[in-house]
Amino acid sequence: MNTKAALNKRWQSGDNGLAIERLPAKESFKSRAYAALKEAITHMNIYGSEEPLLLDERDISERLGASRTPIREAVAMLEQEGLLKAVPRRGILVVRRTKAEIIEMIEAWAALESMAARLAASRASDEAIAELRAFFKEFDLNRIERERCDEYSTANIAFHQALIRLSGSSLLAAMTDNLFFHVRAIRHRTIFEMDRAQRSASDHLEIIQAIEARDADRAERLVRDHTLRLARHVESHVNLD
Amino acid sequence: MNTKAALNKRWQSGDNGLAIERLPAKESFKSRAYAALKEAITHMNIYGSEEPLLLDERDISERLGASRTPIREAVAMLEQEGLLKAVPRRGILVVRRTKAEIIEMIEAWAALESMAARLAASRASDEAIAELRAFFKEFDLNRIERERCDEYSTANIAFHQALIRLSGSSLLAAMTDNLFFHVRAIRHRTIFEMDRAQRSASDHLEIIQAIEARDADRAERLVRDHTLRLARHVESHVNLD
DNA sequence: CTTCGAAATTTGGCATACCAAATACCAGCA
DNA sequence: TGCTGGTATTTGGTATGCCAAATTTCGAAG
Repeated sequence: MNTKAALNKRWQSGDNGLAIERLPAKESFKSRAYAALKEAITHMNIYGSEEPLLLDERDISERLGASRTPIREAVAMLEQEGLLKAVPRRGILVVRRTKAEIIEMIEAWAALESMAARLAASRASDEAIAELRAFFKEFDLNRIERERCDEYSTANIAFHQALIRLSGSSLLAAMTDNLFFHVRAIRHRTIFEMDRAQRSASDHLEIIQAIEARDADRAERLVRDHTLRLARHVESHVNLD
Repeated sequence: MNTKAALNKRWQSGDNGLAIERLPAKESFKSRAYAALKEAITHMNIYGSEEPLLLDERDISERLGASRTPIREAVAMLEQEGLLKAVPRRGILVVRRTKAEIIEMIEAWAALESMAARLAASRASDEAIAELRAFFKEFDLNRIERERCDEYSTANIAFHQALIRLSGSSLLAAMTDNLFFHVRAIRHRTIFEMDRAQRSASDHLEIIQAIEARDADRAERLVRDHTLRLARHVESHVNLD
Protein backbone atom coordinates (compact mmCIF):
# COMPACT_ATOMS: atom_id res chain seq x y z
CA MET A 1 0.00 0.00 0.00
CA ASN A 2 1.53 3.21 -1.11
CA THR A 3 -1.44 5.50 -0.84
CA LYS A 4 -0.75 9.13 -0.37
CA ALA A 5 -2.25 9.10 3.11
CA ALA A 6 0.03 6.29 4.14
CA LEU A 7 3.05 8.08 2.77
CA ASN A 8 2.03 11.19 4.58
CA LYS A 9 1.44 9.35 7.80
CA ARG A 10 4.76 7.65 7.49
CA TRP A 11 6.47 10.99 7.20
CA GLN A 12 4.49 12.53 10.01
CA SER A 13 4.96 9.75 12.50
CA GLY A 14 8.54 9.19 11.55
CA ASP A 15 7.87 5.48 10.99
CA ASN A 16 10.99 4.37 12.73
CA GLY A 17 11.00 0.98 11.15
CA LEU A 18 13.88 2.07 8.99
CA ALA A 19 16.78 3.81 10.62
CA ILE A 20 17.49 6.28 7.86
CA GLU A 21 17.31 10.00 8.05
CA ARG A 22 16.18 12.45 5.42
CA LEU A 23 19.58 13.60 4.25
CA PRO A 24 19.85 17.31 3.53
CA ALA A 25 20.27 17.08 -0.22
CA LYS A 26 22.17 20.33 -0.35
CA GLU A 27 23.41 22.06 2.74
CA SER A 28 21.68 25.40 2.86
CA PHE A 29 23.65 28.61 2.63
CA LYS A 30 22.41 29.39 6.09
CA SER A 31 24.02 26.27 7.54
CA ARG A 32 27.17 26.75 5.56
CA ALA A 33 27.42 30.36 6.62
CA TYR A 34 26.88 29.31 10.22
CA ALA A 35 29.64 26.72 10.02
CA ALA A 36 31.99 29.05 8.20
CA LEU A 37 31.47 31.86 10.68
CA LYS A 38 31.86 29.61 13.68
CA GLU A 39 35.02 28.18 12.17
CA ALA A 40 36.33 31.66 11.55
CA ILE A 41 35.56 32.78 15.07
CA THR A 42 37.23 29.66 16.43
CA HIS A 43 40.48 30.51 14.73
CA MET A 44 40.33 34.13 15.72
CA ASN A 45 42.52 35.46 18.46
CA ILE A 46 39.66 37.10 20.26
CA TYR A 47 41.57 38.33 23.27
CA GLY A 48 44.64 39.38 21.34
CA SER A 49 43.70 43.01 21.14
CA GLU A 50 41.55 45.54 22.86
CA GLU A 51 39.87 46.81 19.73
CA PRO A 52 36.33 45.62 19.14
CA LEU A 53 36.31 42.78 16.65
CA LEU A 54 33.56 43.50 14.22
CA LEU A 55 32.35 41.82 11.10
CA ASP A 56 30.52 43.18 8.12
CA GLU A 57 27.50 41.43 6.65
CA ARG A 58 28.13 42.60 3.12
CA ASP A 59 31.77 41.65 3.26
CA ILE A 60 30.96 38.18 4.53
CA SER A 61 28.21 37.65 1.99
CA GLU A 62 30.59 38.58 -0.79
CA ARG A 63 33.33 36.33 0.48
CA LEU A 64 30.98 33.38 0.91
CA GLY A 65 29.31 34.05 -2.40
CA ALA A 66 25.85 34.31 -0.92
CA SER A 67 23.42 37.09 -0.30
CA ARG A 68 23.03 38.85 3.01
CA THR A 69 19.85 37.03 3.98
CA PRO A 70 21.31 33.61 4.86
CA ILE A 71 24.29 35.32 6.46
CA ARG A 72 21.95 37.29 8.65
CA GLU A 73 20.21 34.12 9.71
CA ALA A 74 23.52 32.51 10.56
CA VAL A 75 24.47 35.59 12.54
CA ALA A 76 21.16 35.42 14.39
CA MET A 77 21.97 31.85 15.40
CA LEU A 78 25.48 32.71 16.55
CA GLU A 79 24.03 35.66 18.42
CA GLN A 80 21.68 33.31 20.21
CA GLU A 81 24.67 31.15 21.02
CA GLY A 82 26.37 34.12 22.61
CA LEU A 83 29.28 34.33 20.21
CA LEU A 84 28.23 37.42 18.32
CA LYS A 85 26.31 40.55 19.06
CA ALA A 86 24.77 42.60 16.29
CA VAL A 87 24.71 46.26 17.18
CA PRO A 88 22.50 48.40 14.95
CA ARG A 89 24.49 50.77 12.77
CA ARG A 90 27.67 49.57 14.39
CA GLY A 91 28.41 46.14 13.09
CA ILE A 92 28.43 42.57 14.21
CA LEU A 93 30.91 42.23 16.98
CA VAL A 94 32.55 39.15 18.37
CA VAL A 95 31.67 38.96 22.03
CA ARG A 96 34.49 39.09 24.52
CA ARG A 97 33.80 37.41 27.79
CA THR A 98 34.82 39.00 31.04
CA LYS A 99 36.94 37.12 33.50
CA ALA A 100 33.93 36.71 35.76
CA GLU A 101 31.98 35.16 32.92
CA ILE A 102 34.79 32.76 32.10
CA ILE A 103 34.91 31.66 35.70
CA GLU A 104 31.17 31.08 35.69
CA MET A 105 31.63 28.95 32.62
CA ILE A 106 34.32 26.83 34.24
CA GLU A 107 32.10 26.38 37.27
CA ALA A 108 29.18 25.29 35.12
CA TRP A 109 31.53 22.97 33.30
CA ALA A 110 32.62 21.51 36.64
CA ALA A 111 28.97 20.90 37.47
CA LEU A 112 28.23 19.15 34.19
CA GLU A 113 31.37 17.10 33.98
CA SER A 114 31.17 15.91 37.56
CA MET A 115 27.62 14.79 36.91
CA ALA A 116 28.87 13.02 33.82
CA ALA A 117 31.45 11.24 35.95
CA ARG A 118 28.74 10.19 38.37
CA LEU A 119 26.56 8.82 35.61
CA ALA A 120 29.51 7.13 33.95
CA ALA A 121 30.44 5.41 37.18
CA SER A 122 26.95 4.05 37.59
CA ARG A 123 26.02 3.27 34.00
CA ALA A 124 28.92 2.95 31.60
CA SER A 125 29.79 -0.50 30.41
CA ASP A 126 33.06 -2.06 31.47
CA GLU A 127 34.16 -1.99 27.85
CA ALA A 128 33.54 1.74 27.52
CA ILE A 129 35.44 2.44 30.71
CA ALA A 130 38.30 0.30 29.47
CA GLU A 131 38.44 2.46 26.36
CA LEU A 132 38.82 5.49 28.57
CA ARG A 133 41.84 3.95 30.19
CA ALA A 134 43.30 3.12 26.81
CA PHE A 135 42.73 6.69 25.80
CA PHE A 136 44.39 7.92 28.94
CA LYS A 137 47.46 5.83 28.20
CA GLU A 138 47.74 7.32 24.75
CA PHE A 139 47.21 10.72 26.23
CA ASP A 140 50.00 10.23 28.70
CA LEU A 141 52.45 9.04 26.08
CA ASN A 142 51.91 12.00 23.86
CA ARG A 143 52.01 14.46 26.68
CA ILE A 144 55.41 15.93 26.00
CA GLU A 145 54.94 16.10 22.29
CA ARG A 146 51.67 17.93 22.51
CA GLU A 147 52.99 20.25 25.15
CA ARG A 148 54.09 22.57 22.38
CA CYS A 149 50.61 23.13 21.17
CA ASP A 150 49.86 26.76 21.73
CA GLU A 151 46.15 26.19 22.01
CA TYR A 152 44.45 25.05 25.13
CA SER A 153 45.71 21.52 25.34
CA THR A 154 43.82 19.56 22.74
CA ALA A 155 44.68 16.28 24.34
CA ASN A 156 43.53 17.49 27.70
CA ILE A 157 40.16 18.56 26.37
CA ALA A 158 39.87 15.31 24.46
CA PHE A 159 40.28 13.37 27.69
CA HIS A 160 37.51 15.31 29.34
CA GLN A 161 35.26 14.91 26.34
CA ALA A 162 35.82 11.17 26.35
CA LEU A 163 34.88 11.12 29.99
CA ILE A 164 31.71 13.02 29.31
CA ARG A 165 30.75 10.70 26.49
CA LEU A 166 30.96 7.86 29.00
CA SER A 167 27.93 9.30 30.76
CA GLY A 168 25.85 8.44 27.72
CA SER A 169 24.19 11.84 27.88
CA SER A 170 24.46 13.69 24.60
CA LEU A 171 23.03 16.75 26.30
CA LEU A 172 25.88 16.96 28.78
CA ALA A 173 28.25 16.55 25.86
CA ALA A 174 26.62 19.34 23.88
CA MET A 175 26.50 21.72 26.81
CA THR A 176 30.12 21.22 27.78
CA ASP A 177 31.23 21.51 24.17
CA ASN A 178 29.64 24.91 24.09
CA LEU A 179 31.39 25.95 27.29
CA PHE A 180 34.70 24.61 26.01
CA PHE A 181 34.36 26.77 22.97
CA HIS A 182 34.35 29.94 25.02
CA VAL A 183 37.03 28.93 27.49
CA ARG A 184 39.24 27.77 24.66
CA ALA A 185 39.12 31.20 23.11
CA ILE A 186 41.32 32.66 25.82
CA ARG A 187 44.63 32.46 24.10
CA HIS A 188 47.01 33.90 26.53
CA ARG A 189 50.37 33.22 27.96
CA THR A 190 48.77 32.13 31.16
CA ILE A 191 47.02 29.41 29.25
CA PHE A 192 50.09 27.34 29.85
CA GLU A 193 49.64 27.86 33.53
CA MET A 194 46.04 26.80 33.29
CA ASP A 195 47.09 23.82 31.34
CA ARG A 196 49.62 22.76 33.89
CA ALA A 197 47.14 23.17 36.70
CA GLN A 198 44.59 21.27 34.76
CA ARG A 199 46.33 18.38 33.20
CA SER A 200 47.88 16.63 36.15
CA ALA A 201 47.92 13.09 34.95
CA SER A 202 47.55 11.75 38.44
CA ASP A 203 44.18 13.45 38.75
CA HIS A 204 43.05 11.81 35.57
CA LEU A 205 44.24 8.44 36.70
CA GLU A 206 42.39 8.77 40.00
CA ILE A 207 39.24 9.67 38.13
CA ILE A 208 39.50 6.62 35.94
CA GLN A 209 40.09 4.43 38.94
CA ALA A 210 37.04 5.80 40.71
CA ILE A 211 34.86 5.12 37.70
CA GLU A 212 36.28 1.65 37.32
CA ALA A 213 35.49 1.04 40.96
CA ARG A 214 31.94 2.27 40.28
CA ASP A 215 32.39 4.81 43.02
CA ALA A 216 30.04 7.50 41.76
CA ASP A 217 30.46 9.83 44.72
CA ARG A 218 34.22 9.74 44.51
CA ALA A 219 34.30 10.12 40.74
CA GLU A 220 32.00 13.08 40.93
CA ARG A 221 33.99 14.74 43.67
CA LEU A 222 37.32 14.22 41.96
CA VAL A 223 36.11 15.72 38.71
CA ARG A 224 34.41 18.62 40.42
CA ASP A 225 37.42 19.52 42.53
CA HIS A 226 39.71 19.07 39.56
CA THR A 227 37.78 21.55 37.47
CA LEU A 228 36.96 23.97 40.27
CA ARG A 229 40.68 24.13 40.93
CA LEU A 230 41.05 25.45 37.42
CA ALA A 231 38.40 28.07 38.15
CA ARG A 232 40.24 29.24 41.23
CA HIS A 233 43.49 29.30 39.28
CA VAL A 234 41.96 31.49 36.59
CA GLU A 235 40.46 33.68 39.27
CA SER A 236 43.79 34.44 40.84
CA HIS A 237 46.29 34.20 38.01
CA VAL A 238 44.59 35.21 34.77
CA ASN A 239 43.98 38.78 33.82
CA LEU A 240 41.62 39.44 30.97
CA ASP A 241 39.94 42.80 31.33
CA MET B 1 37.32 66.55 26.41
CA ASN B 2 34.58 65.43 24.11
CA THR B 3 36.55 64.92 20.97
CA LYS B 4 35.22 62.47 18.46
CA ALA B 5 38.11 60.14 19.09
CA ALA B 6 37.39 60.14 22.78
CA LEU B 7 33.74 59.47 22.20
CA ASN B 8 34.60 56.71 19.86
CA LYS B 9 37.04 55.17 22.30
CA ARG B 10 34.49 55.36 25.03
CA TRP B 11 32.03 53.47 22.92
CA GLN B 12 34.57 50.96 21.79
CA SER B 13 35.99 50.12 25.15
CA GLY B 14 32.60 50.15 26.79
CA ASP B 15 33.84 52.60 29.40
CA ASN B 16 32.26 50.76 32.27
CA GLY B 17 32.29 53.72 34.54
CA LEU B 18 28.56 53.97 34.13
CA ALA B 19 26.48 50.85 34.40
CA ILE B 20 23.94 51.71 31.77
CA GLU B 21 23.22 49.86 28.63
CA ARG B 22 22.42 51.27 25.23
CA LEU B 23 18.69 50.77 25.32
CA PRO B 24 17.21 49.57 22.04
CA ALA B 25 15.20 52.64 21.11
CA LYS B 26 12.72 50.48 19.29
CA GLU B 27 12.70 46.76 19.78
CA SER B 28 13.46 45.20 16.43
CA PHE B 29 10.89 43.07 14.65
CA LYS B 30 13.33 40.22 14.98
CA SER B 31 13.35 40.47 18.77
CA ARG B 32 9.62 40.94 18.94
CA ALA B 33 9.04 37.98 16.68
CA TYR B 34 11.38 35.92 18.80
CA ALA B 35 9.56 36.86 21.98
CA ALA B 36 6.15 36.35 20.43
CA LEU B 37 7.03 32.94 19.06
CA LYS B 38 8.63 31.80 22.29
CA GLU B 39 5.60 32.99 24.20
CA ALA B 40 3.33 31.14 21.80
CA ILE B 41 5.33 27.96 22.09
CA THR B 42 5.27 28.28 25.87
CA HIS B 43 1.51 28.30 25.94
CA MET B 44 1.22 25.51 23.46
CA ASN B 45 0.27 22.04 24.61
CA ILE B 46 3.16 20.43 22.79
CA TYR B 47 2.59 16.89 23.98
CA GLY B 48 -1.19 17.02 23.72
CA SER B 49 -1.35 15.35 20.36
CA GLU B 50 0.65 13.09 18.13
CA GLU B 51 0.36 15.22 15.00
CA PRO B 52 3.40 17.25 14.10
CA LEU B 53 2.98 20.84 15.24
CA LEU B 54 4.05 23.01 12.39
CA LEU B 55 4.06 26.70 11.83
CA ASP B 56 3.90 28.73 8.67
CA GLU B 57 6.23 31.63 8.04
CA ARG B 58 3.85 33.58 5.90
CA ASP B 59 1.00 33.11 8.32
CA ILE B 60 3.12 34.29 11.23
CA SER B 61 4.48 37.25 9.33
CA GLU B 62 0.95 38.34 8.48
CA ARG B 63 -0.27 37.95 12.01
CA LEU B 64 2.67 39.86 13.45
CA GLY B 65 2.47 42.49 10.74
CA ALA B 66 6.04 42.04 9.60
CA SER B 67 7.70 40.55 6.60
CA ARG B 68 9.11 37.06 6.48
CA THR B 69 12.70 38.17 6.91
CA PRO B 70 12.65 39.07 10.61
CA ILE B 71 10.42 36.08 11.30
CA ARG B 72 12.93 33.81 9.66
CA GLU B 73 15.69 35.27 11.80
CA ALA B 74 13.65 34.67 14.93
CA VAL B 75 12.96 31.13 13.78
CA ALA B 76 16.69 30.62 13.21
CA MET B 77 17.33 31.66 16.80
CA LEU B 78 14.66 29.39 18.22
CA GLU B 79 16.02 26.61 16.06
CA GLN B 80 19.43 27.17 17.60
CA GLU B 81 17.77 27.00 20.98
CA GLY B 82 16.31 23.64 20.10
CA LEU B 83 12.66 24.65 20.22
CA LEU B 84 11.96 24.63 16.51
CA LYS B 85 13.19 22.75 13.50
CA ALA B 86 12.73 24.12 10.01
CA VAL B 87 12.27 21.37 7.47
CA PRO B 88 12.62 22.45 3.85
CA ARG B 89 9.36 22.33 1.93
CA ARG B 90 7.64 20.98 4.98
CA GLY B 91 7.29 23.73 7.48
CA ILE B 92 8.66 24.84 10.80
CA LEU B 93 7.87 22.24 13.37
CA VAL B 94 7.87 22.51 17.13
CA VAL B 95 10.33 19.99 18.46
CA ARG B 96 9.02 17.28 20.72
CA ARG B 97 11.52 15.88 23.13
CA THR B 98 11.75 12.20 23.78
CA LYS B 99 11.53 10.85 27.26
CA ALA B 100 15.23 10.07 27.18
CA GLU B 101 15.99 13.66 26.28
CA ILE B 102 13.80 14.98 29.07
CA ILE B 103 15.61 12.76 31.54
CA GLU B 104 18.95 14.05 30.28
CA MET B 105 17.67 17.57 30.84
CA ILE B 106 16.66 16.84 34.40
CA GLU B 107 20.04 15.28 35.06
CA ALA B 108 21.82 18.32 33.66
CA TRP B 109 19.56 20.48 35.76
CA ALA B 110 20.53 18.44 38.82
CA ALA B 111 24.17 19.05 37.99
CA LEU B 112 23.75 22.79 37.61
CA GLU B 113 21.48 23.36 40.56
CA SER B 114 23.59 21.28 42.92
CA MET B 115 26.60 23.33 41.89
CA ALA B 116 24.56 26.45 42.53
CA ALA B 117 23.79 25.17 46.02
CA ARG B 118 27.48 24.54 46.61
CA LEU B 119 28.40 28.03 45.51
CA ALA B 120 25.56 29.55 47.48
CA ALA B 121 26.68 27.79 50.64
CA SER B 122 30.18 29.10 50.26
CA ARG B 123 29.54 32.60 48.92
CA ALA B 124 26.07 33.94 49.48
CA SER B 125 25.66 36.64 52.08
CA ASP B 126 23.73 35.87 55.23
CA GLU B 127 21.13 38.38 54.14
CA ALA B 128 20.56 36.67 50.82
CA ILE B 129 20.22 33.29 52.51
CA ALA B 130 17.75 34.77 54.94
CA GLU B 131 15.68 35.92 52.00
CA LEU B 132 15.60 32.38 50.74
CA ARG B 133 14.13 31.23 54.03
CA ALA B 134 11.56 33.97 53.93
CA PHE B 135 10.69 32.88 50.45
CA PHE B 136 10.39 29.30 51.60
CA LYS B 137 7.97 30.31 54.31
CA GLU B 138 5.75 32.07 51.81
CA PHE B 139 6.03 29.10 49.53
CA ASP B 140 4.94 26.74 52.25
CA LEU B 141 1.92 28.80 53.22
CA ASN B 142 0.62 28.97 49.70
CA ARG B 143 1.23 25.34 49.05
CA ILE B 144 -2.34 24.16 49.17
CA GLU B 145 -3.69 27.06 47.23
CA ARG B 146 -1.25 26.71 44.41
CA GLU B 147 -1.67 22.98 44.34
CA ARG B 148 -4.48 23.45 41.86
CA CYS B 149 -2.25 25.01 39.32
CA ASP B 150 -2.26 22.70 36.36
CA GLU B 151 1.16 23.75 35.20
CA TYR B 152 4.30 22.39 36.65
CA SER B 153 4.21 23.96 40.03
CA THR B 154 5.09 27.59 39.58
CA ALA B 155 5.91 28.03 43.23
CA ASN B 156 8.15 25.01 43.18
CA ILE B 157 10.11 26.29 40.23
CA ALA B 158 10.32 29.70 41.81
CA PHE B 159 11.94 28.21 44.88
CA HIS B 160 14.55 26.50 42.80
CA GLN B 161 15.22 29.61 40.79
CA ALA B 162 15.68 31.61 43.97
CA LEU B 163 18.17 29.03 45.14
CA ILE B 164 20.07 29.27 41.88
CA ARG B 165 20.21 33.03 42.06
CA LEU B 166 21.88 32.64 45.44
CA SER B 167 24.91 31.21 43.69
CA GLY B 168 25.51 34.59 42.11
CA SER B 169 26.15 32.93 38.78
CA SER B 170 23.97 34.34 36.05
CA LEU B 171 25.20 31.63 33.74
CA LEU B 172 23.84 28.87 35.94
CA ALA B 173 20.58 30.79 36.10
CA ALA B 174 20.38 31.13 32.33
CA MET B 175 21.22 27.51 31.67
CA THR B 176 18.69 26.14 34.13
CA ASP B 177 16.02 28.51 32.86
CA ASN B 178 16.50 27.03 29.44
CA LEU B 179 16.20 23.50 30.79
CA PHE B 180 13.13 24.43 32.79
CA PHE B 181 11.48 25.63 29.64
CA HIS B 182 11.66 22.24 28.05
CA VAL B 183 10.75 20.21 31.11
CA ARG B 184 7.84 22.51 31.79
CA ALA B 185 6.39 21.78 28.39
CA ILE B 186 5.40 18.28 29.42
CA ARG B 187 1.83 18.92 30.33
CA HIS B 188 0.55 15.60 31.31
CA ARG B 189 -1.51 14.02 33.98
CA THR B 190 1.60 12.56 35.48
CA ILE B 191 2.90 16.06 35.99
CA PHE B 192 1.05 16.03 39.27
CA GLU B 193 2.96 12.97 40.27
CA MET B 194 6.20 14.66 39.36
CA ASP B 195 5.15 17.64 41.33
CA ARG B 196 4.42 15.61 44.41
CA ALA B 197 7.70 13.80 44.16
CA GLN B 198 9.50 17.04 43.68
CA ARG B 199 8.03 19.48 46.06
CA SER B 200 8.50 17.81 49.39
CA ALA B 201 8.83 20.76 51.68
CA SER B 202 11.07 18.90 54.05
CA ASP B 203 13.66 18.53 51.30
CA HIS B 204 13.58 22.25 50.72
CA LEU B 205 13.95 22.99 54.38
CA GLU B 206 16.93 20.68 54.68
CA ILE B 207 18.54 22.41 51.73
CA ILE B 208 18.08 25.80 53.31
CA GLN B 209 19.52 24.58 56.57
CA ALA B 210 22.56 23.15 54.85
CA ILE B 211 23.22 26.44 53.09
CA GLU B 212 22.71 28.39 56.30
CA ALA B 213 25.20 26.08 57.98
CA ARG B 214 27.60 26.79 55.09
CA ASP B 215 27.84 23.08 54.51
CA ALA B 216 28.58 23.12 50.79
CA ASP B 217 28.99 19.38 50.42
CA ARG B 218 25.72 18.63 52.12
CA ALA B 219 23.81 21.33 50.25
CA GLU B 220 25.11 20.07 46.98
CA ARG B 221 24.26 16.48 47.75
CA LEU B 222 20.75 17.31 48.95
CA VAL B 223 19.93 19.29 45.83
CA ARG B 224 21.44 16.70 43.53
CA ASP B 225 19.60 13.79 45.10
CA HIS B 226 16.40 15.80 45.24
CA THR B 227 16.48 16.48 41.51
CA LEU B 228 17.85 13.11 40.44
CA ARG B 229 14.94 11.57 42.31
CA LEU B 230 12.70 13.47 39.92
CA ALA B 231 14.64 12.07 36.99
CA ARG B 232 14.19 8.54 38.26
CA HIS B 233 10.51 9.22 38.83
CA VAL B 234 10.03 10.42 35.28
CA GLU B 235 12.01 7.46 34.05
CA SER B 236 9.67 4.96 35.64
CA HIS B 237 6.32 6.71 35.74
CA VAL B 238 6.04 9.06 32.79
CA ASN B 239 5.26 7.88 29.30
CA LEU B 240 5.81 10.32 26.49
CA ASP B 241 6.58 8.53 23.27
C1' DC C 1 44.35 75.44 14.43
C1' DT C 2 40.16 74.21 16.59
C1' DT C 3 35.25 73.78 16.54
C1' DC C 4 30.98 72.90 14.72
C1' DG C 5 27.59 71.11 11.71
C1' DA C 6 25.67 69.61 7.46
C1' DA C 7 26.14 66.41 3.77
C1' DA C 8 27.81 61.95 2.18
C1' DT C 9 28.54 57.36 3.45
C1' DT C 10 28.10 53.27 5.97
C1' DT C 11 25.40 49.62 7.92
C1' DG C 12 21.97 46.85 9.80
C1' DG C 13 16.69 46.17 9.54
C1' DC C 14 13.08 45.19 6.73
C1' DA C 15 10.15 44.32 2.60
C1' DT C 16 9.51 42.21 -1.67
C1' DA C 17 10.20 39.16 -5.55
C1' DC C 18 11.64 35.02 -7.56
C1' DC C 19 13.03 30.19 -7.58
C1' DA C 20 13.21 25.27 -7.03
C1' DA C 21 11.61 21.47 -4.72
C1' DA C 22 8.01 18.96 -2.82
C1' DT C 23 3.31 18.37 -2.13
C1' DA C 24 -1.58 18.33 -3.31
C1' DC C 25 -4.93 18.01 -6.56
C1' DC C 26 -7.35 16.19 -10.40
C1' DA C 27 -8.34 14.43 -14.74
C1' DG C 28 -7.96 10.37 -17.35
C1' DC C 29 -7.20 5.68 -17.93
C1' DA C 30 -7.54 0.69 -16.78
C1' DT D 1 -13.60 2.01 -8.43
C1' DG D 2 -8.83 2.58 -8.00
C1' DC D 3 -4.47 3.70 -9.71
C1' DT D 4 -1.40 6.76 -12.41
C1' DG D 5 0.75 10.71 -14.18
C1' DG D 6 1.00 15.35 -14.90
C1' DT D 7 -0.14 20.03 -13.48
C1' DA D 8 -1.12 23.68 -10.07
C1' DT D 9 0.00 25.19 -5.65
C1' DT D 10 2.44 25.60 -1.54
C1' DT D 11 6.57 26.67 0.98
C1' DG D 12 11.08 27.48 2.51
C1' DG D 13 15.61 29.40 0.52
C1' DT D 14 17.78 33.13 -1.57
C1' DA D 15 18.67 37.56 -3.92
C1' DT D 16 17.92 42.32 -4.21
C1' DG D 17 16.62 46.94 -3.09
C1' DC D 18 15.20 50.55 -0.12
C1' DC D 19 15.21 52.91 4.31
C1' DA D 20 16.43 55.11 8.61
C1' DA D 21 19.77 55.79 11.88
C1' DA D 22 24.41 56.55 13.11
C1' DT D 23 29.03 57.58 11.74
C1' DT D 24 32.38 59.82 9.22
C1' DT D 25 33.96 63.34 6.33
C1' DC D 26 34.98 67.74 5.22
C1' DG D 27 34.54 72.49 4.66
C1' DA D 28 33.35 76.90 6.70
C1' DA D 29 33.38 79.88 10.63
C1' DG D 30 35.73 81.61 14.67
